[in-house]
Amino acid sequence: MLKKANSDLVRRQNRGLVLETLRQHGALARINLGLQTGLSPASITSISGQLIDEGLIHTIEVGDDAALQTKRGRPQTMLALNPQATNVLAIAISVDGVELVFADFSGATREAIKLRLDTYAISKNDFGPHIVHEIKATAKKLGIEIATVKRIGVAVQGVADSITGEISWSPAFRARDIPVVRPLERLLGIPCTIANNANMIAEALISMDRTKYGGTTAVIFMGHGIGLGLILNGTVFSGVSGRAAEFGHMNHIPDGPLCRCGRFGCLEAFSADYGIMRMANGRHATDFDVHAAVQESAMRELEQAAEDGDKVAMNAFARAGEALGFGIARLIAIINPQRVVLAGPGTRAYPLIKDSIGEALRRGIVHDLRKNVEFEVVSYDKDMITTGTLVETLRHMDRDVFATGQKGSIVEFSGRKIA
Amino acid sequence: MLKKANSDLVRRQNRGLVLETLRQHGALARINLGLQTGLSPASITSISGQLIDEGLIHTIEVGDDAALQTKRGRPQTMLALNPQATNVLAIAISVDGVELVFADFSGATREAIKLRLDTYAISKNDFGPHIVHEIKATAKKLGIEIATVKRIGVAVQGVADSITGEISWSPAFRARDIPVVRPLERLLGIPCTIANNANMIAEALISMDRTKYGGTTAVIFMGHGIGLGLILNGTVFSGVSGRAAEFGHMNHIPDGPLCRCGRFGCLEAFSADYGIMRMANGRHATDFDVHAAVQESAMRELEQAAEDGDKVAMNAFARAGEALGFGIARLIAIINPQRVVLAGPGTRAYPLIKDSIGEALRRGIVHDLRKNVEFEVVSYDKDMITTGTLVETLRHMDRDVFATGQKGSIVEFSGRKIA
DNA sequence: TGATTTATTTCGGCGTCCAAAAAAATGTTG
DNA sequence: CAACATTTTTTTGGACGCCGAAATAAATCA
Repeated sequence: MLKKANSDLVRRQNRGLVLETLRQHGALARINLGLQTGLSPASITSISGQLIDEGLIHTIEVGDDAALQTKRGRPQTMLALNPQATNVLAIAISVDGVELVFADFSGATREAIKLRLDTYAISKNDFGPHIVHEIKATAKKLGIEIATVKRIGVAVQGVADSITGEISWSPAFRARDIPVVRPLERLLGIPCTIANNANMIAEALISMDRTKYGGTTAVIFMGHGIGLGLILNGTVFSGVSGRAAEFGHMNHIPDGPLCRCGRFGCLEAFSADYGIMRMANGRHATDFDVHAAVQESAMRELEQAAEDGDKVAMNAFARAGEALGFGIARLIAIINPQRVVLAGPGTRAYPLIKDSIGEALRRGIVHDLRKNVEFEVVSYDKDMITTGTLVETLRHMDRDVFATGQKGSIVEFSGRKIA
Repeated sequence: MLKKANSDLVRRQNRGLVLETLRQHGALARINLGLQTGLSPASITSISGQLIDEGLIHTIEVGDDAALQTKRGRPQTMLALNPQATNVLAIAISVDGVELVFADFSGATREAIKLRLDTYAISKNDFGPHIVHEIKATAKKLGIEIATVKRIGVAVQGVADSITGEISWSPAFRARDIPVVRPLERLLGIPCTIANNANMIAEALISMDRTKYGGTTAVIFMGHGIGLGLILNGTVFSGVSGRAAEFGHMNHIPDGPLCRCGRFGCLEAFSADYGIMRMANGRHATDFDVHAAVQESAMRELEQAAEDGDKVAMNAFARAGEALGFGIARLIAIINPQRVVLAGPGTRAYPLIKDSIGEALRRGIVHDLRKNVEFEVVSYDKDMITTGTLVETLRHMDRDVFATGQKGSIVEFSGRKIA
């Protein structure tokens, strides 16, 4: 259903467009901003004037940029996002710990710090206050005024429910249904959202190359678990509750090996690190602790063994690839993405699983569909998660907060308006 | 990325909104149109005035509508879509034949007719000219001037590629990659689109009850094959090529029974009518013709046998339900819909497969996800496909053709503009 | 008949975009 | 070095669309 449009919508949309364009291209002269956005020079003057007055963007001196200076005519004055317009905070929670990244409005990292925090042991209701304490202490130490942080984005390994703002389940915690958004908003007074880390990797990819990843792309995260971020029509799909994808717990073989989730035959039970390790050790479901974290060193040894021709190790990786291949085949049957991206530390073993993925795809999906899908393995960088979280958080500032041009202190908290 | 907004956008969007509101609610007085759309009475007067001038809507006499007449005050003048603004044509292609439905702009069916056409035998390049011939003959017979038809929507059982406008594969044809959109547009001069029939059922459901189906819903069509229509964020998702879902050919068990598509273990090979029939007959993959159409009478007999307690028949349905249940579980793991709807003639046997679907879901997906999904079986009506096609076609007229208010004869052909 | 009620239209104002003209700032050239 | 050329930015005036308020229209009620 369409929505009512009026001049308010026009202003909001064009202001947002200008901010997003500056975010994507970096500093631009008004004339180029006009060319990029399609808006007339007159409109650009008007809009940028307002944004400058509000302190959201500013003109910057280009020093001795030779390329520009040698032209005749009135010189361009470059506009850029004003870093001081606001600060935001990205929090990434995984089995490796909790990472805080403070960034300014331009997206530049002000400080990034890793907290040592035994999340696994912490109780459900202690996590919120604890992390708030850590944030305050860290901000103080770094000299960042907490009141300048206007939004927080949390990315978590596992299942995050964006409606309740809780971590439904995560390998980083023994507890379940851990409130995150509520305590952060209440104790810090800053709007907060939570999302799955595979989705945040997808956000990072879109921001890196919109033409490549902007259509329909499935981003598969391989590591301690198997995650999925779906980009549909250029936008990360997070379903209704934000708990879109439990791809790792998609069944592969009914009554297959035991999974961490307690059921049998999930994709993860074959293809996550513990599934591979178990298969290599030849152990049965019952006498292998699926909850114990697999050490990276142990995985590296196993990879080396497989590379050296160890048949058992090779078979473990082959089975992992087969399960993943069938999982991808099923995914293709449902949403037919243009592109499938593999990311995460698990891709280190890609050469070992490549062939069995391909074979499973051949068996699992019709050629007509398969041929249109591009595969890609991206070299994984842990920063992708925080980058994606920042991208998402800043886009929200661009579109939904600053684009309105509302003066005053109306701030949105999880959908509720608070003065 | 946002798009430039200007007064043109405002006008288009609000005109479209008025048309869509009249389409959904039927006749409305200006005052109620204002309340529904959120537009002011002044704007409604202005917009409706233009739409009346253009012949897209008209005022209608309410005769002796008692409820309205007994009020004081100036009486309301009801506005409604003008049926004569345009005609459209929906074409539904299935193994049962080809159905043509001519409708006016109000969505009312002017004529519906079923063509007897041996689609299975027809060659790839003969179908287009043939169907055009039939359309012309039928229109002539029905007294419909073909020039008044401004858009054609085609729904097909099988895989339709909306980019190329071809039927990639369909059980109704022996041939593959059958051009449809191109010949219809060229020979009739009318813009045309093609889609999958499960998606069109999804469109029909949305138009019936937007609150119920408008979020994230998976519509599973059961019949000669298994189809899927996905509603994501209130909109039917058709992927990039329109070939979103090949749900029936999602692998269930690697190396399982032979499927029509030539591979082994597809969901369809268990749960489509031929899969059930094969299982009941106890035959192996190799000596059962998967391409032969299963007669409805034979299916009804089998259903009766299962209801009467025949163990073999009951088992065949149970296996069908199990495969379907795992398929749904996998679907839930990927997109986590709020609602799963089963439709199509195959749902006749729902009582026979219900329990095994439930059991498979229990084994195939975590409780946390499963508990949030609502299941529903809709009583299937063949008209749903043409209804959905008309809904989709008319929405396009509302939003993209008439909303612009462009006079003249600019008509859009598959994205290309032709004078 | 006049008061009351409700629906619709008219009018003037406002916000936004935009084309065209003007201004600004610099390079080029005789 | 002054006039001209070129490019960017700003200003101006007009158009379009929405909206609030007032006016008008068309009925019922008393």
